[in-house]
Amino acid sequence: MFALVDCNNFYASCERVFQPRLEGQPIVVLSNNDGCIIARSNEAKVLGFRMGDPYFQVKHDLLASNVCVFSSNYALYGDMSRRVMWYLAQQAPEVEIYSIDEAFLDLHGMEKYVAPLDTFARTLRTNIKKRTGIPTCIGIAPTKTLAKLANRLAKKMPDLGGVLYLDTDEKCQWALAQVGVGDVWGIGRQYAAKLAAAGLVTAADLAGCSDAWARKQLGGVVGARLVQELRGRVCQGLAPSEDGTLARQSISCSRTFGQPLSAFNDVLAAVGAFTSRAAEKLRRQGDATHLMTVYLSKNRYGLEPPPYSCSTVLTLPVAMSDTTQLLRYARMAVKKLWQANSVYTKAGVIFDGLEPLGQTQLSLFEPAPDTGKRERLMAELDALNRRFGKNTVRMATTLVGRGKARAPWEGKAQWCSPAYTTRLEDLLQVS
DNA sequence: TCTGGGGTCCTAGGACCC
DNA sequence: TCTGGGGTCCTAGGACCC
Repeated sequence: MFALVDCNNFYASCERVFQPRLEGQPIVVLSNNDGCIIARSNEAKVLGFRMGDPYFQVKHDLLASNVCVFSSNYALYGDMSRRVMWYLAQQAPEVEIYSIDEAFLDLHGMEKYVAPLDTFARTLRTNIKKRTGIPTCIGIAPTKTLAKLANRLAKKMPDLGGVLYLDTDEKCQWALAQVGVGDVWGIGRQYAAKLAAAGLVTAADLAGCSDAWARKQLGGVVGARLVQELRGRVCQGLAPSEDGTLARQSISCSRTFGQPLSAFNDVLAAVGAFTSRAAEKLRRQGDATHLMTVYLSKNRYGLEPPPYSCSTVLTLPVAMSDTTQLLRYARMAVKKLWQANSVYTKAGVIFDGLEPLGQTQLSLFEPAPDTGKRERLMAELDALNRRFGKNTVRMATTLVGRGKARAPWEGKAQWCSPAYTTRLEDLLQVS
């Protein structure tokens, strides 16, 4: 059996933990740059605010409905997530952290020790709430896809008390009939439209279609697996990892600028900052990269025709993880992509072709005798930034001007709550 | 004025190799 | 005239997830 533990309205719940007066109030959380709505409390959902709504379009409605608006506060959400995940890891032998607010547990063999599983899940829920303040729902079923589906029903049907255990075929059949085909894990907008056209309405209908048909219509083997999993046949286990954290195959950092930029040095500073950030993530994962993609984007919403973005892929002579080295290539990439008289709104950096640091192959043509020195320097830099806060030490290229509080590419975050759990100055004060 | 960010997997086609 | 078969690697594009 697999369990899916999913935090309810996670970002909104995190804000509520530190401002209990928000309980029962509609809340929305905005994306980077206060661009669009990316999270909502139930109350805000009922009011009709949708995922992805641009803030400037719904600003007045939010105000009129008295909705609490927050900028996203990843320092807070990330830390709360770690607390929830840490607790889960204590309670089950195998945990896969699937996203910031969801985890799969492998419960095979646990029936003997904690039976029945739904009682176990209820205790888990209660304890997570008690320890972190975060409400959750839990679905348990023979496959991950069915556990997802069970979780969805546990959320939707308050009578279930936040837990649904699909332990028999009958229950599975019942659950499949309750869920629309578009709400199945792995069925997005395009596939949902296709399925509707073919007359398939519920998850049960989808579970009943042939493998060949699923394979043909739903993206090959992925579709076939999906249907199998709905029927209860396990096609995917937990993703392997040492500590529940997935090792990424690509690492990226991108941002929409706070304002459109047309000066080369401003864009270069942005790309440099994103490169540094991505390199930190790379080293934290213990990897080095072979392939670096840099892209620059223009406004997609104006009158100008596409293309809206241009990119370049650099094949690095050796796998590297050193910020100073990577910044050199970032500069080359921006130079290559740069078009004078263009106005850019966004940029990004992607690292692919990752391999473990320290076990990188030496290039025949570019020996790197000082690799050890570089690695030590980067380790020091990461340690300083961990200890004293992000960007305490950084590369000069990522700065523009002098003494400016904010770089021109940095976005707005007008309604950011304090980093209660990760910054001493932001500790909650009780008076 | 203002429209997010970070991932995954699969397929198909072309270049190239033996 | 005849015009293989099997494999890899790379890229682009398309779908999906949170």
